[in-house]
Amino acid sequence: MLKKQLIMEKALELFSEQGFEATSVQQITERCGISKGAFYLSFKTKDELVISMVDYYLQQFITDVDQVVRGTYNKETVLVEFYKSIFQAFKDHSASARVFFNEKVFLTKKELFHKITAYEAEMSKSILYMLEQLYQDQLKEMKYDVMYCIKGFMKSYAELFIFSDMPLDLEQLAKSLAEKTDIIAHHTTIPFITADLVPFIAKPCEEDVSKDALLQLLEQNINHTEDSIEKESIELLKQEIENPTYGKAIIKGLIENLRLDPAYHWIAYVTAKYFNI
Amino acid sequence: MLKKQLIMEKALELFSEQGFEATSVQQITERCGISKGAFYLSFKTKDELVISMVDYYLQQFITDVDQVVRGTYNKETVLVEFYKSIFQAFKDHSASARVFFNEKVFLTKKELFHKITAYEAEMSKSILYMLEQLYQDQLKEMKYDVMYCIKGFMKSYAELFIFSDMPLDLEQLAKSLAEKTDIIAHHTTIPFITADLVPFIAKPCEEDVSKDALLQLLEQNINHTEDSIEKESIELLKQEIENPTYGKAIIKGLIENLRLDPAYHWIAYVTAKYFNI
DNA sequence: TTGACAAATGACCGATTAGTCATTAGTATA
DNA sequence: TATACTAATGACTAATCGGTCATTTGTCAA
Repeated sequence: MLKKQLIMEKALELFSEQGFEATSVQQITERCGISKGAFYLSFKTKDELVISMVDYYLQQFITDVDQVVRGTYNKETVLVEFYKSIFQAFKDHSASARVFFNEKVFLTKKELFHKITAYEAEMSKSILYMLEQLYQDQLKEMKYDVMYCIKGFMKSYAELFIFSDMPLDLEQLAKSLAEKTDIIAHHTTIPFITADLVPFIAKPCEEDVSKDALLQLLEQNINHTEDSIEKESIELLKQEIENPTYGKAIIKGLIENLRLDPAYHWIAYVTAKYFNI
Repeated sequence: MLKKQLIMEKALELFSEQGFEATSVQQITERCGISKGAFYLSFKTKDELVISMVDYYLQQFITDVDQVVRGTYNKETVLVEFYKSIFQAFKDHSASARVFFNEKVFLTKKELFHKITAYEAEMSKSILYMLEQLYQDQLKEMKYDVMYCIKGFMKSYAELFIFSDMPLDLEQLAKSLAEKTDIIAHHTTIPFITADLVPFIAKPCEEDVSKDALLQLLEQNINHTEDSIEKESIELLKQEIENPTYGKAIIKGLIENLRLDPAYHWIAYVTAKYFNI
């Protein structure tokens, strides 16, 4: 488990320096200080490595954002907090941002394309949720346009973090973009992305979390878990899925146990979706 | 010269399908119906091909936008026309957009990184020029932020053209984004990209067109040119640079001769810059 | 110390790569 | 037709790739 992480981190460095195709397995193992054979004990192929990396690096990004969006109840500050968390992440993980937001070689590999598209869709959902909470019925059909503007702001300003390391005032940036978002939300009159267009652009079909997929995810993580509270929480949640017993409060509590540790953010996120919490 | 174009076009197809590193010279020559040796008669290396492609495809994009920006005197419509030309280009050349705006492997090759950065800077200049004409002193230090928003809109909505081929109402999109831009320009109060930040983000130093570089560019093109009017225009402009004789009107006329043919857009653009026209 | 097992190694394999070059085909001039 | 020249070919090379596997190393309990 630790070996996998080591490989993923060193691989990320190399990918962000040279690109995916231009980086050989040999180079990765050299930087890790391990043999080529050892690499293939952790990952079956080079492609499997990159798929794991997408999960490893994007899951945290998605869940962090979602947590801010759903955890900030103050309408005055939620937009600012949203942008702050986004750009803080870009700042802290500029290498992975360089790799996954720019190197779209990945888009030519179908499995990865769907994976990345799915994560992007999750991000879109979080943003839409935020907009719905913030503006409720004021926006109506305009909310998809506002979402696209927000994504555009992210992409445009993220460059500042990805391609240079100058010190930037995150607070000021977040305030500036929050204001711009609010202005657009209030004054826009000409929509482009209308409701009838939405089904076409939200490519990955809106799928709910399937019971089997979730059970499998939990099962996997029980084996890798040693911490007692987390392990117990996962086991209880697993039982709850197979045989519903407890009320919402207990379930939410168990999920919150997991949310405390970044390593379990993704499980918490997916499980909460399953239980509609 | 025609062979070069053939190779660049087929290579673009393959790059947009598979990515740059994943495409072999062999595959390119097979799709062209030529031998491997013939490829190396046109380009010294695979890298030289991609450098030529960046010039070939981005020059036209940049000059098209600049022409719209500087050629539309109606303040009411310039923003709409700007967006229309941008997205029309994305629509017509979605393959090259996929390659050059997404596959940033190129960013790991230093020469290409500087080239692409330089073209992006040209685009920024055109946008800033448009904003200065439109809002003059109203914007002041806010203009850089508005430029970043425009670029964000472009990046965000371009996806619709790059990753799908559904029919989209360009007119409606342009109107929608023009309104958003105008709203931001009028209501924003919190800037982020302040004047003192600008020197740091505009990485490539603001360089004027150098006399020698321009002479070399013209020289190169004389050899590849057969059309009489264009060839004569280029030769006269070359003489004019070395030995100024004519007035602005004649110079502008000669440049306009070149602008009529897309193949000479870039020369026209650069020469106009040199003569401050 | 021994034996059993897992972890780790790196020489090795077939496939593929970018790039070369002796050879051939095609064309224009004399 | 003979000559001279360029355009085009594709077999070839040396290097590198992802991936394998017989072997070695390390770590336990007995």
